[in-house]
Amino acid sequence: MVRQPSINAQNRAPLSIERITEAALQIVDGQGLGRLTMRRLGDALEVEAMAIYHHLPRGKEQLLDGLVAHVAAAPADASAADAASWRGTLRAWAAGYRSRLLAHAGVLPLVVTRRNPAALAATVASLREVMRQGGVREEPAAVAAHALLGYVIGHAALEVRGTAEDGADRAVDWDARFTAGLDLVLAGAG
Amino acid sequence: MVRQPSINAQNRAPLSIERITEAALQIVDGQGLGRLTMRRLGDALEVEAMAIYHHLPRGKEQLLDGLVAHVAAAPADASAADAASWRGTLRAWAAGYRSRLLAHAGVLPLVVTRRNPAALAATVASLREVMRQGGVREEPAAVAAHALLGYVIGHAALEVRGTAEDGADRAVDWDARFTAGLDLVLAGAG
DNA sequence: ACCTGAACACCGTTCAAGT
DNA sequence: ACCTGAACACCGTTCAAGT
Repeated sequence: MVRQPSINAQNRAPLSIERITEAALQIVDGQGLGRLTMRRLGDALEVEAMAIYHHLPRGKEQLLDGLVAHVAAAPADASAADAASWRGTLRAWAAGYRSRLLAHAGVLPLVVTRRNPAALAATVASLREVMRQGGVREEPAAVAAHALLGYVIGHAALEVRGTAEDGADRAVDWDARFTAGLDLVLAGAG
Repeated sequence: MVRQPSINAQNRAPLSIERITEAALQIVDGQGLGRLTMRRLGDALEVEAMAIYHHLPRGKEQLLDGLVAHVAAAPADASAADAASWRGTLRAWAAGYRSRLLAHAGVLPLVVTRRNPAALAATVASLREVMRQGGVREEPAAVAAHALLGYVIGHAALEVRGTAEDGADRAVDWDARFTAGLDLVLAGAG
C-alpha cells in the first residue's frame, strides 16, 4: 500500500536552494531586508535554521547572492530584436527591469553592494549585444550600455525613496518621469 | 596654574556628533559597512559603546542617517553658474559627486536605502535650480535632474562592482566611460 | 543524506549606577 | 551632563549527535 502524503516532518517537501531563495525573497519583500534572518527563514520553511546550511554551505552570503541573481540577472533578449528597432527593444527591457527592481526594492541595497558581479555583467553584455545587432559601434555601445543600466538602477533607487517621502516628490508621476529620462539617455546613444 | 591637556580619560576631546560620524565614516571606508558596530565605534573613540547613545538617541539608525547626509547631501552651487554654461556647472557637479560616492563606496548601499530622504531631495532641488537659471523650463528640468542624479548614483554603483571583478570590465577606463555617459544624459536635457 | 540541539562569539539597546 | 557595567534579547555559525 502506497503511503499517502501527509503534513508531518517526514513528508513535507524537501528543502532546496529554489525553495529557500523563494522564501527569503518573500520575507524581504514583505518585511524588509533587515528582518531576513536565518532563524526566521527557517521558521518560514518549517525547519530549524541550521538545516539551511546544508544547502547553502557559504551561509547567508550565498543566500544574498542568490537574491541578487534572482532580481538583477535579467538580460535583454537580443534574438527578439530586429536590427532597426534596437531602441524599442532597450526601452522594453528597461521598463521590465525597473518593474523588477521596484517589486523587490528591499534587494536594491544588495544589488549595489559588491555581491554577485556575474548577474550585472551578463545584463550589461546583453544590452551591448542588442546594440551591436542594431549596427552601433563597439565603443558607443559600451558607453550606452553602462549609462542605461546605471540610469535604470539609480532612478529606481530615487523612486523607492521619493515615493516614501512627504516632500516635493510626493505628487511626482514616476512612470512618466522614468520614461522621459530614459528617452534622454537613448536619444544620444548610437 | 592652568592644567595642561594630557592623554587620560578626563581630558580627552569630548564626544560630539561630528567626531562620532567622522570615526564611523573612517571605519566604513577602511573596513566596510559590515564592520561598523557600536562597540567597535566606541573603541575607535576610546569610549564605551553605550556612551554614543547619549549623543545619538536614535542609536545606529541616526548614525547611518548621518553618514548618508555626509556623503549624499552635496548640492550643486547654483550661484556659481552663469546662465549660459549650466551644462558645464552640472558636469562639474557630477564629477565631484561621483568622486564622493566612490571615495565612500561603503555608504552607497545606505544611500540607496530608505534612509535620509532630505539629503537627496536637497541635491535634486539644486540641480533643478541650476537649470532654471539656465532658462530650462520646469518639467524638462525636473526630468533631467532626476535622470542626472540617477545616472551618477547608478553608474557609481556599477563602477564599484566593475573595478572589483575579473570579467570583461577589468580594463575599462571608468573615468572616460562616466564622462561619455554623462554627455549622453546632458545632450538631450533642456 | 539530511536535519536537530546545544553552544559560542558576537550584535543593538536598556537601565541603573557612578562621577 | 556625561559616561560605565551589567544585563537582555537577539544574531550567524560550528559541531556533535540523531535518523
